[in-house]
Amino acid sequence: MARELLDALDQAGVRLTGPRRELAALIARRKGHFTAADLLADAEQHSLGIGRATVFRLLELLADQNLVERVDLPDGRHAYVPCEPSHHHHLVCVSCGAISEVDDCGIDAVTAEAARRSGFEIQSHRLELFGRCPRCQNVEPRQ
Amino acid sequence: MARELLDALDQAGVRLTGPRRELAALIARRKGHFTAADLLADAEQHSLGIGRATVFRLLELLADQNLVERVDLPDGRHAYVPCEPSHHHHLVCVSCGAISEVDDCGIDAVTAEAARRSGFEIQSHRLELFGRCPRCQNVEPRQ
DNA sequence: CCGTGTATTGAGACTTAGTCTCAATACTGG
DNA sequence: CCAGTATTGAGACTAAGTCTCAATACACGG
Repeated sequence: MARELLDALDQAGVRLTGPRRELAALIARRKGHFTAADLLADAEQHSLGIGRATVFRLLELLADQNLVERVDLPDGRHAYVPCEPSHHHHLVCVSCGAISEVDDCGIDAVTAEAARRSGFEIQSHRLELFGRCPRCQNVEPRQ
Repeated sequence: MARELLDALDQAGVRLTGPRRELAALIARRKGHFTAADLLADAEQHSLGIGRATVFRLLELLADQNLVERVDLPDGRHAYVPCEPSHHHHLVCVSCGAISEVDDCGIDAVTAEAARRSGFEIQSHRLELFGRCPRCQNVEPRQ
């Protein structure tokens, strides 16, 4: 998984540096979403001596490559999710932070309808679904 | 329009103070979305002597009442949109910032399908559509 | 395999967004 | 009109993110 990130970076024509390899490994071993601060904390915990700027720079690179997507949590925080480069949406578990990807399943019809009604020329959209994953439902059913 | 905001605040059982009236008026005369910083700048321009904390506190109140909704712009900034308290979504014009509201038009089917596929129990969702409003399309067609 | 040019780096200053505290003020119900 | 309490502004504080710059380290050509 870290491999994929690095391959894609290589493809994008940027240098494969030490810090980038290390951060890619940290991202790869994360489950679910994480914030820039999480990643920074990981790096510090492993005493990698990676600067804050470098973390933000890599996340921006990965986001440009669609290898990571920005998600806005309901509480307003920004998080990142490693994901497939194709267009899709995310289901975020509000209990444990797990992420599940869903593909379009009909949203295009919704945007087309909205465009028709409003006269807007729609360029992009963002759909985020929040709820509880199957695992968390079992742990603490219907709460 | 400022009236509606103030009535709703009254309804919510909070005091109708000077700063709240003034901010409500400023919000009412805004077109489209605005950030907390915009509102703060408005207040300063009119020499209202309203503190930063007060602005954030009012926005939080209005958001609790669903009189204003938080929108996350594509560039990651947070903005607010005055709107109807019922559930709906926003179309944001990326050129001029104009906002248009759209009601559900089929999104529930999409979330139900996503829930079925993933096993998640979906609690809430957020859909934001970005594009160009009819007016901006005329000014600078198909760019 | 080595030197060189350039992308990338870390440190830390800086900016912006938002929260918190606290004493002073001003609503509102009686 | 008064008292009690919600709300206020100021400003310290924290967190998030950006920017600059000199030092470093990749990767390409020889």
